[in-house]
Amino acid sequence: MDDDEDGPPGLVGDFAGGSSWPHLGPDADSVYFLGAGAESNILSEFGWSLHAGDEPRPPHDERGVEGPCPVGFGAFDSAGALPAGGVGCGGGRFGRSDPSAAGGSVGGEASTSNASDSSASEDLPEKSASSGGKPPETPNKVRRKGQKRIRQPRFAFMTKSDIDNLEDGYRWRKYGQKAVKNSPFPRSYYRCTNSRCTVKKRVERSSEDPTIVITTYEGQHCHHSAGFPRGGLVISREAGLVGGRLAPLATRLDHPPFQLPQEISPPPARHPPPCNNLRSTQLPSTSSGDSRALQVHSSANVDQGLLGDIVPPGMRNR
DNA sequence: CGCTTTTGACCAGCGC
DNA sequence: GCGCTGGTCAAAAGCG
Repeated sequence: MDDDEDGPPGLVGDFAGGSSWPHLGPDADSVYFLGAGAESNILSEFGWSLHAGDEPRPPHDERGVEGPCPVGFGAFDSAGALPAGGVGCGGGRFGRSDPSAAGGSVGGEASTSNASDSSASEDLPEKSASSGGKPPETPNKVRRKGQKRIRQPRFAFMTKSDIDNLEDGYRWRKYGQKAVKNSPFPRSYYRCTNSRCTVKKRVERSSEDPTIVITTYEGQHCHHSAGFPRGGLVISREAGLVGGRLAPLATRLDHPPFQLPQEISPPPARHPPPCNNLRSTQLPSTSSGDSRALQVHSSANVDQGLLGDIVPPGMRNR
């Protein structure tokens, strides 16, 4: 319960962890392009604000959250797989450098079409009654027929931490857990406890580096954080983001490559977007299909950008 | 007592 | 069409 979405540690970006979130059409695969400087935009879209290392955020870690070591950040695409490989605080590499390669790349996914604007938000009602073949008894369990699941923009954070749940100021309720293919670690699904908030969070550990926790947030909070009025997230220019709550992790930031130059304040604090009017931040989708292109060069390479260099396949120019 | 977590089952999307 | 996998539901259990 405890973590919130918006601010976890190493921000990776919205990635499609695993394949999931398929339902986006080709277009939906838009990617977030976070170039140096662009990251902040994206974050803003999600309600986060970046502060150049000014005020340190309150150390609220209720449960001793471990200090995450930001490993990476990026947007996911709908098809990408979790950057299982190469993540690591030190390594700095969030994925492979090859854009096409899945590994470290994080793609951005855009929300689907826009959709978001209205109620749809995610298809919460995935369960409306009737569904094909199943008796009406479990109306809720079934998604409206023909209705596609609409995904909201997602961001993933890779954090080096011993604990899975990083505090981010919001309250979460776990609603599911699944075994992850090719990984000994299960993936947990959380939903914001605010009944009107549709933000979801997915937490899993990297199979390659168990010390890395991959947290994926979907949606945008429409309310203020639950308990930490001012919790903030720290972004390491070199490493990525460090959640405010994750702060304790700071202890781990002593890893050579990490520092805490910047801070991100949790979004909701000021003008939380209406729950049913979530905006999807999306970048113009690069072409189609493979948008998983966002790539994050983590730590080591990120000097220039604060979070990492996430570049869509065709947009890389460097 | 209320809320959260656990866990098995179900459904949809995707690839073959 | 079939099987696999991800995502979600919901009842039961656990906890404060």
